[in-house]
Amino acid sequence: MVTLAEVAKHAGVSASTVSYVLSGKRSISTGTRERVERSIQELGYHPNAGARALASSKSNVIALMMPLRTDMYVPVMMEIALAVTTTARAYGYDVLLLTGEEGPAAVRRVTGSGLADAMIVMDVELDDERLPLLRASERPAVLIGLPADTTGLTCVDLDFAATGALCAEHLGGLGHRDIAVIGEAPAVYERHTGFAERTLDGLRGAARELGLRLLHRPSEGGYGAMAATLARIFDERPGTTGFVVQNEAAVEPLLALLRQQGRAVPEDVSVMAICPDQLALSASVRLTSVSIPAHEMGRQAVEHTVAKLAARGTDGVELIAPELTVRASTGPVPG
Amino acid sequence: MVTLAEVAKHAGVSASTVSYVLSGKRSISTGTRERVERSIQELGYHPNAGARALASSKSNVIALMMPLRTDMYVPVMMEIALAVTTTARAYGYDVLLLTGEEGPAAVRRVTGSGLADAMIVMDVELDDERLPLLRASERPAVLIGLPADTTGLTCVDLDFAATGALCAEHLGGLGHRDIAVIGEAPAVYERHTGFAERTLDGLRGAARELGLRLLHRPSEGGYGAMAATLARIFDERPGTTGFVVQNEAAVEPLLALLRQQGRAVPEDVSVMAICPDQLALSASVRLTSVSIPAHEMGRQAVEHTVAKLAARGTDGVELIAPELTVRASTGPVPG
DNA sequence: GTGAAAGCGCTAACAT
DNA sequence: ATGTTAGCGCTTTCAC
Repeated sequence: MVTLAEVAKHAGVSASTVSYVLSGKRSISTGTRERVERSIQELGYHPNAGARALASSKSNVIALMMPLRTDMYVPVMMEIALAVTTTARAYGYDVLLLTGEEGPAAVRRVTGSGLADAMIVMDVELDDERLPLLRASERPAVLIGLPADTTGLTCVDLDFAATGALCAEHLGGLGHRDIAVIGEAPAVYERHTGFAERTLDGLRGAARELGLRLLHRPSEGGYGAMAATLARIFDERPGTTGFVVQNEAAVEPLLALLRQQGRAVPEDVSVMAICPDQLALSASVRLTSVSIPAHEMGRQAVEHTVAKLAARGTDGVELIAPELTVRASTGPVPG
Repeated sequence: MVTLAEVAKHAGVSASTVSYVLSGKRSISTGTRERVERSIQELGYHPNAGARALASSKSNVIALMMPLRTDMYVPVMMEIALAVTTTARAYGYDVLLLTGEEGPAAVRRVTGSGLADAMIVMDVELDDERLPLLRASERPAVLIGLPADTTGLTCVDLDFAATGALCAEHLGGLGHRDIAVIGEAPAVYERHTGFAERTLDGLRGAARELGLRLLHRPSEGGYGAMAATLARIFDERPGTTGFVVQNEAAVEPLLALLRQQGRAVPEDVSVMAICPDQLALSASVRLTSVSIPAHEMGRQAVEHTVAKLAARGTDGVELIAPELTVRASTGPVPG
C-alpha cells in the first residue's frame, strides 16, 4: 500500500506538501505540484480513507436510510437512492446504505461512530421515532418526507397538498362532478406516512371550492382488490366519471376493469394518476398524471445536506411544486 | 466526543483493556468487563470508525455496486440491495452504495482507499471492464451474475440455463409443441449480460431433446411493442400454444392482449414467466413461474464475501437451482 | 512556498 | 488477566 509519506519521498518534498497538493488548501508552486502529481501517478497512490477521517474528523460519507418495507412503490425508492448516490458523488461524498430495520439504533451507531458526516432519511412517518435523535445529533440530517413536527429539521418532499388540489382542478375543469380517489393501501394510512393524508387534504379543499363530490377509497392494489373496490364505488356513486389514483399497483387493474366493463377511457370516464412519469407512459393508456419527482427529491436532499455540512445550512421545509402532464386518459365529462 | 481513553480512565483500566472488552479478543475478568461496560453506557461511548479502520486496516464496510441503468427490472435490484444490506449488518458490516456510473474508477477508488474491505458487483456484463481490476485487487469481490470468464472470481447467480430447461420441460410435459419466448429488450442482449443468453441456451437444449419448436423474440415491453411482437408470432407460428416470458414489462401487456384476442389463459394458451414471485402473484392471472430469488442472491453474495474476508474464501461459481411454481396460467395443450 | 512535528482514536504486539 | 507502547496514514498548526 502506497502512503503519502512514500509519495513525499519520491517527489522529494515533505508530507505536508503532498497533503496540500491534494487538498488545495495552500498555494503550491507549479513545479512542486507537477512533481508531486507525477509521483502520485507513478506510485498509484490513493489516500487512506480511515486515516483521513481520523485526522480530519470528516468521513466524506452521507448515510442514506431506506425503508425496509416494500409496500411502497419500489422504483421510486430506487430512483431516489440512485439520485442521492450520483449527486453525492458529484459533491465528493460516498453513500452508506442503511435500512430502517435497525431503527433509531442505526442513527446512533452512524452518527456516534463518525461513519457518516450526515444523514438522509427516507420514508419518514408523521411521528417517527428517529426524529428526537436526529434533532439532538450535531450531524446534519435531511428528511425525504414530512413528519408532523418539522421544527429543527430540514425536509424535502413533493407538495402533495398542491398535488391533490391540482388533480381536483384538472378534473373539475373538464366538467367532472363525481370523483373517486383510489388511495394507497390501508396500511400506508395506518402508518401515518403523511403524504397520503396531505394529498387527500388538497383534493378535499379544492373539491369543496369547486363543488365536486369526492369519494375516497384506500386500495391494496392488484386485480382482485380493485374489482371489489370499483364495484363498491359505482354502487355508491353511479355517476362517477373521474378517477384519481394514488397507488401504482392499482393503476393497471383499474384500467383493465374499466375496459372490461365497457367504459372507455377517456370518453366515458377520466383517469389520472399520481405516479412516476415512467409508469404513466408505460400504462395501457397513456395517463394524465402528476409526476413523483424522485430524482429531484434525491438531488435536493443531497444539496441541502451538503449545504448544511458547509455550515450554510438552512433548516426548513422544501416542497417541490407538482407538475401535471395531460395525456390520453382524461377528457371532458361525457354528455 | 467520548474516546476510548476517557472510558478507560472512567473505568480505572487501561485503554487496551477497553479495546479488548470491545473486541472480545482476549479474556477479561467479569468484574473488569462489567465496570468497562458500565462506563461505556454512562459516557455514551461509540468507537470511532476512522480510527478503527486506520489501526486495524479494516473498515467493516462492503461496497455494493449497483447498475445505474434502469432498464432491468428495478424491484429485483432493490430486493437484492436490501438483502445485501440486512445480511451484511448481521455480520457486522455496513454497505457503501456505488453506482455503475463511475465504472472501473469506482473500483480503484474504493479498493485503493480502504473505504471498503470487499466489493459486491451487480449487473456484470459478459466481458465487463471492471473484471481485470477486481481480479488484480487483493480485496475480495463477489459478482452477482456471470461473466464469460469466471477464473479467479466468485460469482452468485440463478442457474438460468436450468431455468430455461425447466420452462421447456414444463410446457413440453403439458403437450405444448410450439413455444414462443418473449425475451428482454434488445438492448439487454446487445449488452451481453449473459443471463438472457443462458436462459435461451437452456430453453433450446431442452426443446431439442423434447422435440419442441421454439420462437424467440426480444421485446421492449409495454403494450404497443407487445402487440406488434405478438402479431408477428401468431403470423409466423399460428400453432403457438405456449409462452415463456422473461421480461417483466411484457407480462401484463401479453396477458391483456391475449384476453382481448379472445384467447383464454390457460385454456387456449399457456403463459409462464421467469420473474419474482411477487409479480407472478399480482398479475391479472396468477402465473406459473420460475422465481428470481433476489433475496437469496443478495444473501449468498454477502456470505461468500464474508467467507473470503475470513480467508476461508473459495473462488468459484455458485448457481442457485431454479424453482418452478405451477399456478393458474399453464395447462394442458387444447384439443 | 515549504517543512517539521504533534496529534486524531484506536489496535495489537510485547510485557508482566 | 491486565498494562505499556508503538504505530496506523493523514491533517494541520507552527515555524521559517
